[in-house]
Amino acid sequence: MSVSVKDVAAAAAVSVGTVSNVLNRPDKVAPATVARVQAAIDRLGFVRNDAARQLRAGRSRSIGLVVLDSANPFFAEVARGAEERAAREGMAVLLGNSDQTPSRERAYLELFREQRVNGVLLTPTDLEASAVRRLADSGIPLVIVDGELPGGGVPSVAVDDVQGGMLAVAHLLEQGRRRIAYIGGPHSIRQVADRLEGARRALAGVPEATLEVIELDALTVLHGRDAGEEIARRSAADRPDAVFCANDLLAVGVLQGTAILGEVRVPDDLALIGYDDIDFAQSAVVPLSSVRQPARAIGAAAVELLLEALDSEGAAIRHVRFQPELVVRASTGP
Amino acid sequence: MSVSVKDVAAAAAVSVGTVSNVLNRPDKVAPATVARVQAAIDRLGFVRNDAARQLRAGRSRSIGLVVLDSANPFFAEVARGAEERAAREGMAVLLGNSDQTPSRERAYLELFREQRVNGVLLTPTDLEASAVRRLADSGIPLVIVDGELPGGGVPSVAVDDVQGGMLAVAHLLEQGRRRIAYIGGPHSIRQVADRLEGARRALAGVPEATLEVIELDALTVLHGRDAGEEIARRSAADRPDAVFCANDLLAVGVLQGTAILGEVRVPDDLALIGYDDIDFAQSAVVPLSSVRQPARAIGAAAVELLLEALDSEGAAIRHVRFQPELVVRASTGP
DNA sequence: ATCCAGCCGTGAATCGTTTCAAACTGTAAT
DNA sequence: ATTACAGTTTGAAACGATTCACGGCTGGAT
Repeated sequence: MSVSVKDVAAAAAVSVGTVSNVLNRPDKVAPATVARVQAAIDRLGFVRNDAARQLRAGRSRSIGLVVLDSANPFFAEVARGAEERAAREGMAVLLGNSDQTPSRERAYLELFREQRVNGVLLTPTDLEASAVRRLADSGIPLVIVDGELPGGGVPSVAVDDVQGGMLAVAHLLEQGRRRIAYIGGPHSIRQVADRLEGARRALAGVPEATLEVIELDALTVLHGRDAGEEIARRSAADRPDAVFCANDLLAVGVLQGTAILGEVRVPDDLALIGYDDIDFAQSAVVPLSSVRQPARAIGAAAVELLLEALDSEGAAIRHVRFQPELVVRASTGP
Repeated sequence: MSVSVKDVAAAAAVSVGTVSNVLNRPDKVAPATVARVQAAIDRLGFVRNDAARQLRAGRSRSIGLVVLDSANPFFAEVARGAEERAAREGMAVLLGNSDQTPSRERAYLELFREQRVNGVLLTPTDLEASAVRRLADSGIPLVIVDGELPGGGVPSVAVDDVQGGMLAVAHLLEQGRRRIAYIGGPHSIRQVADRLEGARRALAGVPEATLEVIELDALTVLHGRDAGEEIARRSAADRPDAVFCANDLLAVGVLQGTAILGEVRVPDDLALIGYDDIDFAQSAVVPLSSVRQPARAIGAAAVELLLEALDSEGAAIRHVRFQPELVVRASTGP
């Protein structure tokens, strides 16, 4: 059915070993032979069978990536960064979406092991889970994306979420806001918890400022909208004068929720800042202030660390940590 | 290094053939033996090597999917639908992003052939391209997603974009709008051209209505914003009273563009309708009317067709065609 | 002449799983 | 006792690319 090296070898009147050499080390073969084999390859339409190559080589040319939520543009960007970096290495990225569900995460990791992927990039549903630890110990190279495994020993790419939270709230305070609300959740997600911690620290220096924490079940536009409506319905006295959302989807939702009632204006009555700086943030009708994370660079760096781990078996474990960046737009404008 | 069936066989004191049967046809093996082998598998931590299985079976457990733009939420949903359907079959989806570039598309298709994927789901950058035809003839099952290959012979999943265009513009006409603008581009993209054709047909029955066609280079929020600003700057007399955008990203952009100048109000001065009904459409500050495409169902159906093609080699070629659905929200409200 | 070193090319062994004809078991029918 | 038969299990062949020890050849040095 399919054309194999054997067919090519016969057509070019050489041995299979030579065909393989043409494919993998053309410099070891006489130019005339290379040409002849190449011609046969083209003529027969030969395509290398990766399964066989993998079987012999013991590993594949692909990388597994499991993200928390593929519908979130932030993770879409991370995936893109990883994909681009991997492509330069001739590798493909297999994308899995755990939807924050440990069982789905486990299913993907199992699949990736069967596929003998070169390594796995993981945004864990739960950093404490022993499953992650076990995976790390199981011999298949692992890089933690957007987090760091307590206890170390596993390379990771992270952004300083505490710092990001500080930036956001410090900015709100600078704008003269004093009654801050933090909307996010669930707090079991490390990113959510860290950003809150950052908010607390920023507030530490301003005694008269207050922080209200509103915990939601998920970080979606709809959840944000509900929260926004609730805030808009309050009396002016009970209402915060600034809201820091754990991500931009929430912030967009809050924007809508407050707009529906038409009473509360952003930014005059309520300053609003999100997190991630997704493409849509600048496109919102009130352009959204946000804390930018270099999503694409994160993905690329994760692949980079994986490549390092592959090259130098068990060498130094690197941790890359990016700094978040405040992006000020109209939603917190003066 | 890695545990193989041979190791398991030795540990369970059976032959490798029996281990394989336990893995693939447990019913053909005596229950006691199954238990013993299973125990050995668990104890040794055996993980099936997919490369070897593939090599023997001649095909893999994965499906390739190449989309035009993974940053577009519509395609993200399609991918998700495909992924979910494939997962039920124990298959994985390899996602490639062509970014509307034929060369990137080609690179992914080549990769997928090397990986001996079970089949390819493709949103072609160019339906006319002979490369697509060649792929279809090369023995690897192909399903066209969101399109149909002229000349037939390839299963496909499509949505009737002409019908969608008609729905959108007919709705605008019903609202009493007469000076319609269509914003989209490039027209070489089939979807863009078909939606325009639909718009023209809807207008055919209303002689006094006019259609202005504004062609852009890409379907992004930023392109839409520029177009929106341009429209907002016109005098009321030169301005359309309704805009139909080739997708929701554009429509969101137009919404912003017009809002910036503050002169033109949606929907009073300008009715606005988009296409795709992405999640954000209902979340826009002026909730966006749109034409819904069942993105997830499209992805699932594509996998379905692929499975059929795999089961019944060369049986009837099916074409699934979904009907688009008008979703009316405030942006075209009375 | 003889030897050596480089270069090329060879082909059998190998990876781990699946498949399948054949062998083996125990039971039932003759 | 013999045969039939279904239910199990076996073990070797096969999938296709890669690897590597080895042999043939050429040309230059001795």
